Amino acid sequence: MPNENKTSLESSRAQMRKGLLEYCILLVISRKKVYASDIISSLRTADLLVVEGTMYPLLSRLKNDGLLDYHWQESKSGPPRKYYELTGQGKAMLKQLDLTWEMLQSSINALRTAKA
Amino acid sequence: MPNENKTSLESSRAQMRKGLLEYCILLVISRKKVYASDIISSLRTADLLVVEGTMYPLLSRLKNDGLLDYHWQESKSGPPRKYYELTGQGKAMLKQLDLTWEMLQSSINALRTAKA
DNA sequence: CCCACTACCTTGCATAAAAAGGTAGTATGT
DNA sequence: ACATACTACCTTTTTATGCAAGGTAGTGGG
Repeated sequence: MPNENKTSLESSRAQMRKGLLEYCILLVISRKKVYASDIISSLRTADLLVVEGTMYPLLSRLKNDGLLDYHWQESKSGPPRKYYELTGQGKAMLKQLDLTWEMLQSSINALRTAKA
Repeated sequence: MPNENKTSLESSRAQMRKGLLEYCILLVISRKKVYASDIISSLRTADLLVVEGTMYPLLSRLKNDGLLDYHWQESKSGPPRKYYELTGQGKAMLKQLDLTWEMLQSSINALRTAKA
């Protein structure tokens, strides 16, 4: 079996993205009010693939944790949408995750350069 | 409940680290031959907490995927150790993950600066 | 009035990390 | 030479979570 590697690589990549998903969602929402499909396409643009079955439960969880809030808004075409925004807690959380992200980056980049 | 946030934050942080674990382990092994405890303490230094129950199964999986190989080596004090090193496939994989990491960094940093 | 489209949500499955528990070889102190 | 402590390896069980798939409902066009 020459290339069982491909599977392994893809799953590792997926894992890397997965871990950062929640952070990215908060980032996208922090920029402006958005609804689920907006978030999905923003993340797609950033090469972070997400599907509905992932997004909706995650948004609900963040809402229940008090990090997000939403309000319904009519659409010009189609059913009404849930527009999300960050709560105060959500903003505080995002700040913490920003710090975590910066630390992670420097930790890992340190490991990488130590290699060479 | 004022600070249910802490839990949520810790779990988000853990998730971020988790996703990058496999990549970090390969990075550490690529630098020199190491055994499990070496890897754990290297990662601890880099603020990436890992426990044995996570490390051993993961090393086995990477070995089974053909990314790692090991050989036994006596210790001056205590039982013999399994020293791991990257296989050719492992090195190729690491290169790919390096690319993935770079892309991820720029994607996320793009999202972040777009915020400001 | 029906069909297509969009948006929301839920259920069941697979994966994987973490917690906890277990085995065994080596050294140390008496 | 025996008991204790320590180190290293490994396995089992629990829990979390992303994803695939399936399901409901409101809106507008033909």
